[in-house]
Amino acid sequence: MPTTTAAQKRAHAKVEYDSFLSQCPSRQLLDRISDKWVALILAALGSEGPQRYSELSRRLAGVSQKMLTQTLRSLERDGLLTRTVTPTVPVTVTYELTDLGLSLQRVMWAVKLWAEAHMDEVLVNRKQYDNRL
Amino acid sequence: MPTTTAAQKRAHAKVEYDSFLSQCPSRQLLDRISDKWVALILAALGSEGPQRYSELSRRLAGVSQKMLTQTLRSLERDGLLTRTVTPTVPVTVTYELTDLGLSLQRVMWAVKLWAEAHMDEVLVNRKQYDNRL
DNA sequence: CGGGATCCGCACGGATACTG
DNA sequence: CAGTATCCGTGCGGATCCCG
Repeated sequence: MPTTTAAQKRAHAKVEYDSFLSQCPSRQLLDRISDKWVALILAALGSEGPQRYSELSRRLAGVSQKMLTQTLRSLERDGLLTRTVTPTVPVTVTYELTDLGLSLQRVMWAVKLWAEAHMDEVLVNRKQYDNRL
Repeated sequence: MPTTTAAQKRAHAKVEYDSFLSQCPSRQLLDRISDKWVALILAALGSEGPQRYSELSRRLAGVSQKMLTQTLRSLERDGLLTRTVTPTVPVTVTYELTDLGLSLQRVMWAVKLWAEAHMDEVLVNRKQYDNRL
């Protein structure tokens, strides 16, 4: 970076205007679960138990391996899942939810249930809104 | 690569590898709540009742008016909140959660509680993970 | 006051190639 | 098999100006 410009200003602005919100735990948690693959990984591991890398990549069809690896790493870092390497040949890697990860998965499950119960209602609302333009 | 490029290939790929997941209601709902301002607006309107545009923009300090307006519009479109214009001078606009919006807010509240209960545990896990590099 | 319209940077995520 | 490294397009979101 040659000339220190926008990044600094934003970083500076953030601490002044966002001070009380950035301290809020719900804010930090949002950044975690708002990643669209997080909820999917949680759901996959929560409903089907421990799984290997290749199983997950097949289950979450459409995810690039970059995103899958990146998301798994951050979840491991947060202690929501464990990564176990078995030195077979070729190597076998298994991912499994921790107790902490399981507790979050249960909360997210309620959100999933809400979606299944109300999503069609939302869809109807959208059509109505779009038609009265 | 001048002719027929990436957008097409991706659009094509999407329908074949993502077919069953895109049908899943939880997937569509994710796109809604994964917007970081959605949860904040829900929380603000849920805990403090109906509020004006300027009140919301102050409460969610740091949000640009573009994002605030855009998010409010999409929530109104989905029937999660109502937008009421009172022809005073200058004009007064009030936003209020619908019953549907309230029901989602209650589910999101559980997520917020989880965050407040476990976020420090997550923070400890992160430090441990970072230290053993 | 409560927006709409426009311009634009950059960071997020996809695609590809290579490795132990 | 389970990644790492790299390049690169684009779309999200911030900044700015203007309007009823």
